[in-house]
Amino acid sequence: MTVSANKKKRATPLRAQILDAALHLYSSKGYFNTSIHDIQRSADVAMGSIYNYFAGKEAIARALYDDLLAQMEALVDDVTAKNQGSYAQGRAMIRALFELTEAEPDMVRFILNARHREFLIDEPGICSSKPFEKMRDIVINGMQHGEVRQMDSWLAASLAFGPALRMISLRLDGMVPTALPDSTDELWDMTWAGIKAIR
Amino acid sequence: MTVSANKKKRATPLRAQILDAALHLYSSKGYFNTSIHDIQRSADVAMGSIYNYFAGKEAIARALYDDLLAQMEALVDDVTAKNQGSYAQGRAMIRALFELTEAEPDMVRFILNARHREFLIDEPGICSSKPFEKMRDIVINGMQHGEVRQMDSWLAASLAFGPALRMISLRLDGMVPTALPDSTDELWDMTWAGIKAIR
DNA sequence: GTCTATAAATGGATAGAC
DNA sequence: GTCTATCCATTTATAGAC
Repeated sequence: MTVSANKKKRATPLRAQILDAALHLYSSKGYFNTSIHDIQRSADVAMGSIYNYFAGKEAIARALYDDLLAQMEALVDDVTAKNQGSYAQGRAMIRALFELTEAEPDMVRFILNARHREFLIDEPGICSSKPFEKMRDIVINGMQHGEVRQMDSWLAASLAFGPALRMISLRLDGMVPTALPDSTDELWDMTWAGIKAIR
Repeated sequence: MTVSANKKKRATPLRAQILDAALHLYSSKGYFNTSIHDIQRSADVAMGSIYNYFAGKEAIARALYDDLLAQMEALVDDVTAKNQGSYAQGRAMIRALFELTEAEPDMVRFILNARHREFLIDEPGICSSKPFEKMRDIVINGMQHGEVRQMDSWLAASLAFGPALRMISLRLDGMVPTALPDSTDELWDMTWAGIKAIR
């Protein structure tokens, strides 16, 4: 057990410090209203350290984007593994997103509510990202198994997750005063009533 | 009929020219990636003219915002006047929004898909704007008349319009290849199945 | 690796001629 | 009212000491 074995553990607290500060600032004021100097001050590090860990302002945003999207994908994978069928998976997915919104509003704001294409050059758009594809797959599977009515997959995904995503947006904007997770079942049952296969 | 009677008609073509160019640039590249110089070039007017009609870059965005929101409000009023009941009004509303998305994508992008609070200082957020309130009223009225199931009004609005708004977003991002209006009835019938009162 | 001080560039806004 | 040329502040990024 050498000293270098600890390298990964302590690694770079500064890097995480910078990312934390950047996420909070980007989420609250927006990417363009946040100067690299704001991040520097908020993270309580020096200018030089920022450029030691990141190529620049955009690179910080990209690192956040990749990191948070990976976390989100892990969440989707967890939900689909632990639940069977579209109905259960969809509900669990929405509950997880609602809980994440309450626990980590900055993260959800950055992932769901930001216009990444404005600051991450040639980013294909978040809807074609892995976690979003996998959410769509939940509904597509439901169609293949006869659980969900046959329709265009984009339409199906919009019907299934549009209401929940809208609630998250409204909650983050301060319009909805109550915690989201409480309304999961009510929302999902009504959503499901619209898309379930008629038999 | 004096010459000054024509003042309103001709008025200021430059002003409209500037607004048009700004809307297109703001919608395609985003507000912050658009310099006042970009607008000047694109509108083919001089710097001085811009500052003759507007106080600055933000004022242009605010003028657009107010103008487009008023148009949108007129649209909502028209739909509610010409249709009776939540079911018909909701469907007509969504069809109108879908048609608007195809006809004026820049407008819809600017109104629905931009984060105004990042560049319009102390703007209360678009969800508390008149047209959005009136859309919510459509559903609230439905609840009062027993057409729509009783629930929180934000939840009801999200269930009613969340799927449609999501489809618009996906369409504007180039994910949905087909024109939206075609899927109006299919979308609305499934949406309605979820929120209609059980009797 | 971390810091401060500074360079280089961008872009919003203005001055003043016509 | 419209134009060009210019100013000035902000901000990204770097140089070089420690």
